[in-house]
Amino acid sequence: MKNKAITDRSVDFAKWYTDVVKAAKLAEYSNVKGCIVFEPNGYAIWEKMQSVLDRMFKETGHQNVYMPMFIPESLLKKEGELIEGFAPECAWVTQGGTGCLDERMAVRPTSETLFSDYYSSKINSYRDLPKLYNQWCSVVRWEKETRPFLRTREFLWQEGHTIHETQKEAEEETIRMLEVYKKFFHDYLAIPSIIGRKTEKEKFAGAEYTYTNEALMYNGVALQCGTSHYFGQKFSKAYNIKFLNRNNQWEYVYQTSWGTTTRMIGALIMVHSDENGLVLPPRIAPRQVAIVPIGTDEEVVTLAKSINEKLNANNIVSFVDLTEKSPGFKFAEHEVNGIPVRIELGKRDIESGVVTLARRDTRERITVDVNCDIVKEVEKLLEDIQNNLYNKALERRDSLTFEAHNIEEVEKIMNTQPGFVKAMWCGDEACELKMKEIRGTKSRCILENEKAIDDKCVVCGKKAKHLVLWGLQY
RNA sequence: CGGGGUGUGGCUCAGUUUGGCUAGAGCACUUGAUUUGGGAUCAAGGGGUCGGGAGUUCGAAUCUCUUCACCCCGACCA
Repeated sequence: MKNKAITDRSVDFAKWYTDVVKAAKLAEYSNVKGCIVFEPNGYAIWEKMQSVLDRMFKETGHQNVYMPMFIPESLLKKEGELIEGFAPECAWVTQGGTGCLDERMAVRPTSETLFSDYYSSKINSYRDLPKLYNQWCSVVRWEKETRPFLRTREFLWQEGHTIHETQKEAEEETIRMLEVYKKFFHDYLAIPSIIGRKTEKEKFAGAEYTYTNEALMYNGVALQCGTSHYFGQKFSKAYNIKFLNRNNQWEYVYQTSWGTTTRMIGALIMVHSDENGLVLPPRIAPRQVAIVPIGTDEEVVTLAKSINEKLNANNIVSFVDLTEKSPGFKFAEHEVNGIPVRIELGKRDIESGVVTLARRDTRERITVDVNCDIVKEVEKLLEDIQNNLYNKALERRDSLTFEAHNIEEVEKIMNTQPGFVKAMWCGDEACELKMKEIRGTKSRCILENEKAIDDKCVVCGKKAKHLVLWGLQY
């Protein structure tokens, strides 16, 4: 049976994307311009992401806090580069109740300023350091064009803000959290992302430097999914975060921040999903197994429930679908929703002593003996699906990663089948801008740990400084 | 911010060019029956100030003006 109106992704990728969002009931457009409603299926993915990341943050010593959502203009302005970067997309509150405010307040676009202001009053001694805080919240950036999960005016995210006694410690923190993101992408989202440093032009407003986690979507466009910034003492000087160091001298703290957003849901769609709807890696799927009894015979339903209990008892999230829909409808629905494994169970199976398992990624069915260790079989299948999705994504990424030695080669790649392009760069912003003229090709990151592929810049031919990963961007 | 497009039951749309009976269809929904191995069938039923405002007219979903919203493609950003 044909799926309901999901566009072919090779024909119109953007349309396909929104079709999947709708078909899988992840989000709905709201009547608030540029904002979406997270529907249960979409929000559940975010909750799962939160729970995994939150655990990883706690394991690396972080604690959660919550800051105000409003930032008085004067506070926001203390550090010059940040306000310059964010002012064009701030939403401002100018009224409270019936009266005008003396000073307008921004709805937070990011919370460096609030954390810095707070820290400045709390830190006295090196003994107070480090402070390793994170907050889960939403932020607002007044975007003009929006797409569900990828760009909305309000989005959910996590922002870590830490302060340290030494530069070394802060720099280590920057890398540590970058690697947490990378690990999360590899182990849970089954996305082989690439990490590296942003160029001066692309770094976060106000940062000394920015590291990024970059993923390649199925259509060859790059998506930035998580950044980690080292601020040095820029904010601590602007916001006066001082401590008495071990030599009894005043010193400014060294600071980091790092964040990732609900955009990751968009990445999951654009990396793994297909014309049959959403595909979710089992380790991030809010519901891993759907059990579909066929018919309403007591024997069938009882067996379905007992399998469900066994799975749940072994930390597999499963459920029995007893809704009054036809089996075919349920098959299609759980498929479009991306549930990794479906168990089909009818009289026919019981008579022949088997249970049918269907996997979402390949849409294959296998039958197992009704007396087998069903928990083990399902665990194995889930593991298989997780690995298969990662390997497929890796293969796709590698097949769309190219090397270029001159600008003509870059043009050719970006104009035929875009992807990641590895090419040398002299470090000059003019050359970066030149690349942007090719369908908006941007530097994704500097690949610090890879060998040079050439000794001259891909654009100007002068001596090259860095190997850079380039790509089109969402 | 430029360019293009769309607003009609919950959803997708027809009807607008050429104003005219009581505004339609499919899907969805409700009830009942029969069904159930890839989006079931039959029957009955509910649901609309045609995005908002102003105007032209005997008469407006349809024409004019105005406004709002959303979508797609570019420039800027997670």
